[in-house]
Amino acid sequence: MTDYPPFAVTVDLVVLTVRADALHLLLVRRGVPPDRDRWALPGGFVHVDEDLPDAAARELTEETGLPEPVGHLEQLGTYGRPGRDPRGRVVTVAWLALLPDLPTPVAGSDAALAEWVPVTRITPGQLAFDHDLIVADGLERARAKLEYTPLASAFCPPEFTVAQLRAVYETVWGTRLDPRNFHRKVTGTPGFVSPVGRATEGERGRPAQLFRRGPATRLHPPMLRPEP
Amino acid sequence: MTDYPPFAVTVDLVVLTVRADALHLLLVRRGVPPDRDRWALPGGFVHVDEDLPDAAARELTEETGLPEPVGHLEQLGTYGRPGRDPRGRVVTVAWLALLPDLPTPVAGSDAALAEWVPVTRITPGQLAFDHDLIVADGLERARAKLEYTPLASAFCPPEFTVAQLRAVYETVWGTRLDPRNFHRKVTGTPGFVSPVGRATEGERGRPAQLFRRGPATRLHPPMLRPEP
DNA sequence: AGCGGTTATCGTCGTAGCGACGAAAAAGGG
DNA sequence: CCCTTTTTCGTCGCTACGACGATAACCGCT
Repeated sequence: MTDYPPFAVTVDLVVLTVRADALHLLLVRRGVPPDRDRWALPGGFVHVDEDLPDAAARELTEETGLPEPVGHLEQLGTYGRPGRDPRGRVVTVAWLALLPDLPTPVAGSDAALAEWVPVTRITPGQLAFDHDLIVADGLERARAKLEYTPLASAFCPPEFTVAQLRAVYETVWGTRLDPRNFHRKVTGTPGFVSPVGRATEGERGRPAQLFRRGPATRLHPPMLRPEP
Repeated sequence: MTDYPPFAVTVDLVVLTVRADALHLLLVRRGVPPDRDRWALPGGFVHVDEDLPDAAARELTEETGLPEPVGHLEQLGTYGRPGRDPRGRVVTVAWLALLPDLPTPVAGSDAALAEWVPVTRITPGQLAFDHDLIVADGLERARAKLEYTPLASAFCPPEFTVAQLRAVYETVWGTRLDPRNFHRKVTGTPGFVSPVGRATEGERGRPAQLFRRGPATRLHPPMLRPEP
């Protein structure tokens, strides 16, 4: 490579989960300058011989302490405005991760405290760098993807009920959905969910059938958000 | 920035247009190694003080010779597999551009010949680097976006008829659509198109009303591809 | 002027899917 | 045994869509 300008390349993660009926975002408190002691997205530099998805998966496991193949991880977008990082020309590839509610204590092994923060408590200008913008894009992507993909199940444990899946939609979209119509839609869309054959026990009310995520990759027809 | 591995960052463009009832992709023949004399996506290195969208727009105007604000340009994804470029560690931010059929002679000012190639004539392994993969992702993105956005009009001149818009869908999707149902759908979806008030003259058959792209940014409900 | 070809536009009919809602089923707690 | 809670199954009306018929408005030709 001749004399082209050198860049640093990082990955940053928008990690979302649903817990206690609220959408939560994983944030770390920066331990080093710049933006020391401010909240930021978990992330880090891409290694020399590392592919981008590998770097994202590595950071995800480092920050969450998970054995990985849970939830969903996809590329969100790349942000490289000059000046977005005072250290120099840093281009970051942002990733969107959707995880089930983890009983695992999310202890940042990365010398920084990792914490779940309700997205409603994030105010503009609160995050380091341009992470506000990245989070906004990630939230919009997540909300849109629930419409035409079965990805809501990425927020659920391996086996879940229709009501749990509905709670995911209601939480991410911030709306209420009719339980009866939702049930009809989910069980009627081919490949959305697959019945396990067992039901819940010991919960309140009538026991609910358990499902796993189905083989479908897209929802036909899509699950549309209520308009007003 | 301390001792983190340096990367080169490029932008590559998947530029699509519809001409002669076929979907065409803009390709350049590489004039320098590596992959000399093979077809590749137009693109180039990001400048030191340049934002990524600016770099993409600059390359687009350089390769097409257009005064720009035509069509549509959006980020597609970022590709950085180690070894994808023999010159070193190059991460490329790919962009998807949808343009109307240009009367402008697309003469690559960039010391390389730029040419419109029908996408049906692109065979796997024909393109340089990992551009096959990028093109495949771009095509899939374009096809999907026609479903739930009014972006098909980006392939059309400022004023167009319903039949021209239908031709875009048929070409990009490779399907046939019923002219009557398509007309009802387009004119019935609020904000999809706005009537100009004039009609075509001198064409064959009954004159058609002219439209501009409407204010809508998403299609509700979406225009679904026929299944089988 | 009349005629046939061509394309655009308007309707009609049957059906699938959805929102709003009623009602039954299946548990637990008093 | 009754009440509450939650799941699950139906019903009704409306919208939107696929499949198609019919009409409107131009062209070129005779």
